[in-house]
Amino acid sequence: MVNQQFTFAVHILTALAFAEETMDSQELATSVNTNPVVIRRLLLGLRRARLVETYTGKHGGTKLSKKPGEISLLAVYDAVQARPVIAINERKAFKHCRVSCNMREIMSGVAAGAEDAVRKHLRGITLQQLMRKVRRAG
Amino acid sequence: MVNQQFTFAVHILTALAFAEETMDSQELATSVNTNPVVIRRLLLGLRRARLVETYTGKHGGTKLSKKPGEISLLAVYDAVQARPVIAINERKAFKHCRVSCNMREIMSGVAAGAEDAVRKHLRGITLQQLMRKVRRAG
DNA sequence: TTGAAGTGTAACGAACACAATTACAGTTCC
DNA sequence: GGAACTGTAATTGTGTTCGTTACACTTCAA
Repeated sequence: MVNQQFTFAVHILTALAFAEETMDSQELATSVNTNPVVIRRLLLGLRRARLVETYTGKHGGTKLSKKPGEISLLAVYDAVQARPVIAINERKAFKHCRVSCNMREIMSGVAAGAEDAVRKHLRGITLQQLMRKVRRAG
Repeated sequence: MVNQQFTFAVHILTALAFAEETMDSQELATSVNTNPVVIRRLLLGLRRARLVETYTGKHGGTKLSKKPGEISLLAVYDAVQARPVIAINERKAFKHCRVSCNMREIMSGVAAGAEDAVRKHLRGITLQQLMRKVRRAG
């Protein structure tokens, strides 16, 4: 199964960006089409990253803690701790092969570059831009 | 578990780049520290992409079909059909929510941009460059 | 001060992805 | 004809992810 936490998180935050008041986990779950507990688990990470504020108790729920223009998708990406874009082979090297002995280090560099490219891309997109797309689409 | 096919493939091709003759799947498996069948499955994809040539029968094996300087990591990436960098939520939208209704399209755009960023990065790296790194490292 | 309506979080299960492994048919060379 | 390879199907074990149930805790309002 593919990890969808990032997609779910962006969806949640965009929904919150449009909401005037707080939304509870059931409402968010309905929008994403999943279970409220899945949402609450995600919100933990978003809260740790100070992207949202949640309130317990009756009339509890969640709201954005910043303006949509101040939340980049990179912040969301970091908040959900996405798995690496390129996985490297962690098993031990075959000592008699120089390729094998150096592969981990070399692939680490390649993976870091790929990660960086993705991060640069996400850094340039804010929730506000996604809101505009939603509005334009009707 | 994370998909390591790309890393395995780069490792295999780099080993082949250093080999003067063909290498068989057992040798490659030893270098990667896995099973020969795993290697042969990967070689299928690399062969389809015309990055290697394999020979069956006694004294069979595999060799590169191009010079290391002519093989970019992007070609390898495409050959192994890596999973998407960012997975999008495929389940059906909640029709009464405009965010939900537009999320798939919006995330598709974000994911495509991320994919593109990774591809641009990989396009700039060739096997020859990796060989140089191995040589420098000793 | 009690009940309703939320969140926080642990525990478990089902579905899936991936790699490892076994097995064997086919190919090639000697 | 046998040895040494590749090609490929089938099965298994392990880890990941999400869904679900369960329940303690918090808050508000009557």
